[in-house]
Order: sequence, then C-alpha cells, then structure tokens
Amino acid sequence: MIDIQQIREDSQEVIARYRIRNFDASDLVNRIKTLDARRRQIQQELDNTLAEANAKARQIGELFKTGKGNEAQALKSQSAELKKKSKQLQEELDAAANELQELMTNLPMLPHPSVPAGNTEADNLVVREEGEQPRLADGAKPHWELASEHGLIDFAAGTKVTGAGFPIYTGKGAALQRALIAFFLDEAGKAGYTEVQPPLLVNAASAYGTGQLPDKDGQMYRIPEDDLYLIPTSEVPVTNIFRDTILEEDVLPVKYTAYSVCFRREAGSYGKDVRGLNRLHQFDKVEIVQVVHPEKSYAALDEMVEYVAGLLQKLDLPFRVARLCGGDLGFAAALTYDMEVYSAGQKRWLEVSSISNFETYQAQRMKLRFRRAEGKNQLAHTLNGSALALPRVMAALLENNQTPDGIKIPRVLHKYTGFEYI
RNA sequence: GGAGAGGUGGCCGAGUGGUCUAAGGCGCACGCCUGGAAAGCGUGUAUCCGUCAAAAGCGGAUCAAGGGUUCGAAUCCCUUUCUCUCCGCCA
Repeated sequence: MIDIQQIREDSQEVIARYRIRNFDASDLVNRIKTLDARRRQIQQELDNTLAEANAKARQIGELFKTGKGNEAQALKSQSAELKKKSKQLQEELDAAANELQELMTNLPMLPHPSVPAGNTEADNLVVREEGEQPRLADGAKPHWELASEHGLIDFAAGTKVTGAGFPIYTGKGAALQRALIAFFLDEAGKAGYTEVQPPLLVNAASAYGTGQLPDKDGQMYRIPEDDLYLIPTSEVPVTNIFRDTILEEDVLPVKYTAYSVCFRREAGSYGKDVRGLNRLHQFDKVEIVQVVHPEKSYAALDEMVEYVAGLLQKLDLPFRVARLCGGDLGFAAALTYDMEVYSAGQKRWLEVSSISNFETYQAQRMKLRFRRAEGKNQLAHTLNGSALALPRVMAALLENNQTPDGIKIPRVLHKYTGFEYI
C-alpha cells in the first residue's frame, strides 16, 4: 500500500506515475482523496464529542463524591445523549476508514522512475547478458527426457500420488536437489544472510502483509478448517517475522535467507510452459530477504542482483537480467529484475529468480518501522529475491551439461553431490 | 481433544467501578556527583489518529482482540484468541 500522504500532497503526480503501469488511477485516487477528507472530518467531530463526554463523566464523579447526587442526575441524561452521538459517529468513522482502506488496497505500488514503459514480457529491458550458450550436438534433449532416461525424476508417479505438477525426485535427481539447496544456503550464509527455517503454512494476516492477499488469493492453496495458507514462497513467513515491529535503526539492514518448499496453484496454466520442470505446483526455493533503511534500498537491490549473478556464474549457467516493464511489474513491487538462464535443450530462457524492491508497500501493510534517532518512526523498505528457485536451475543444468558420456555436474556442487557425472 | 489458571508499558510486576493522568522495580537515555568509574541523586523514557506549514502544545484511542453493562471500565458480563499446568493423543 502506498502512503496516503503522497495522494494528499500531489495526487496528479501519483496518477501520472501510475501511467507507466498502464493503470489509469485517476478515478480511484480522486475517490480516495475525497474519502480521506471525510474520514478526518468525522474523526474531529467524534474526538470533540468524546472529549465532552469525558469531561461530563468527570464532573459527575466529582458531584457524587461531594454528596450532590441530585445535580448529577441532570448531567447523566446529557451524557447519555453524547454517548448515543459518539456511537453513531464511531460507526461512520469505521465505515469510512474501512472503505478507504479497501480503496487503498486496490492501488499497486508506485513504480520506480527507471521502470521502462511497456505492456508485456516482451517489453522488459534486458540490462545484462553473460555466459556462453552451449552448442549442443544434434539430438540434444530436453530435461524431461534426460530425467527419465537417467532415472532422476518420476513425473508419472508424482501425478498418481498427488497430481500433475508434483514431481518425485529419485536417486541422483534427489541428491542433486539436496546439493543445490545446501550450496545456495552456504553461499547466502557467506554473503551475510542469516539462515531461517520458516513455517510452510501462514495465517491470513501474514498473507495480507506481504501482499498475497487479497490480490493473489487464487494463487495459494488454502486449508479452510484452520484458515491457513500454504506458502507460495518463503518470502511470506520470513518477511512477516517483522510484522508489527519497530526495529532499532542500527539493526538494519536485516538479511535473512530461507530454504522452503513452495506451493502454487498456477490455475489456468497449460501447454509447453508447464512441460517437465518448467512450472510446478510444488517446488523448492532458497530465498533472500532484506529489511533496509529507505535510503539504501536501491543499493540493496543492486547488491542482491549481483549476488544472484554470482551464483549463476559459479554454476556456469548463461544468464540475462531484465528490468521488468510497467505492464509486467508485480502489484506490490516498485522495481523488479528477473534473472533468466538459457536452457539449451529447449532453446529457451527460463526465469530462475525475481528480485524486487517493494519499498514501503509491504512495510505499510505489516506496520514494519524503524526507530529514527531523530524524529518519528518511519516505514522500512523490504526486498526479496530467489537465490534460487530449483526446478529450472535443474532443468538448465541437465540440458546444458549433457554429453555423450553423461551429464556433467558443475565443479562447485561436487562436494555436495559426491558424484561428478550422472 | 478434556479440565484448570492466566494475558497490564522494552522487561518484571501492583492494580476488584471515579483520585489510572497505570504504583513500584529493572533496563535504557541525559544530567549532577567523581581524578575516572561504580554506587548514589535528579530528569526523562509506548504506539496510532486528529489539529498545526512543522515542532511544541492540545484533543482522541489503546491494559490480548471484539462486543456489552454504566454518567464513568485495566477492574463487571459475553465471545474469540493466545500462553502456562495437568490429563489424553503423538514424531
């Protein structure tokens, strides 16, 4: 949620900035402006009424104490009137505040000035590309064929046990998964991220805090009996550690990393995009999360991109980095970089990481602040990124490293896998 | 899942209808004292909303959450929730 102060101060500027998202906010912003003024007016009236009622109650107490009970009777009825009035005002205030909140929730984050214009993925701005795309012999295979050939993944069994999109890793496939998780966590630790193991189920307040609710309601699996949600990413539980928190300024930046299983319904997906490991309902991911001082959040974003680039270099995977255009930018993000690896068997770029600065969007919802040495408490900025999502990394590793003698495991993983070839 | 006891400020803890503007202690900050420190003494120390250009000030709200009784609720009633103890179940 954006800061309503920005709308009060310069609503035209806010509307103009939303255009980069191809979002015409003029109607919504104007309604918010009107409603905000109304809300404040009601509150003033209510506060005055309550102040009066409080004064009367004090008077009555005084009169009883000094034995003038009869005089108090008259005041009682006045007080009752005030109460009736304040109750009504309170209802009006609640209604206005709720409606305002609801409208604010419909506003996405204001995009950063560097976000390029555009509508779709095709308009994203590739800002970096490196690594050599492997030249494979004729007959190079996609990862799903390699996986079944070498007994790494049993898609059919997963479909039987659960359903499509729930693969079962077996043998060296399972070991490679475990190796990647350990490698990513160790690297994050070296880069100063504290490892955490979060719950895989979260409550509605947490899902709201990071912006999954109400916007992406249909994306999450839900446990209705307990009103809990399976996490679509560990960003949700990890960032919500700081919900309703005021941090001391000197603990910033907070840097956390977490491995978790992630669950996504991916309703409506089909076709070649979901073949093999390309898109799953359940997958593994190591996430990095930062809570930072607002003035340092873009430096932190760059640092995170650099960190993930380093992982891909170590795995010897060709990759590119794209700055998402306004039309492709997520609801909660001010600026996002997608990292894609080239997967030579499918001859496609696969997204393996998405790194975003949410500025105050999540902080506002979560009431995550820090205490300034001078002045008022202030909202912190939150960021997160995948480092990395495993399935597509696995797909690219299998496809790019296929040789007539088997699949080569990158050197950095040897100590984790215990084998160099599959 | 059953029974019982609880939830008060950063922490501990008092508080059974008006003087709660929440005692007292700890912690923290600043000052005095000191050669320096400790001790001691003094002062301060929550969050949110509104008002104001802003700060101060002022008004309102908040004693787990929500509702109720009352002129007036931390205090009484109802609901929910969480924690603890015992029992049951269990990796």
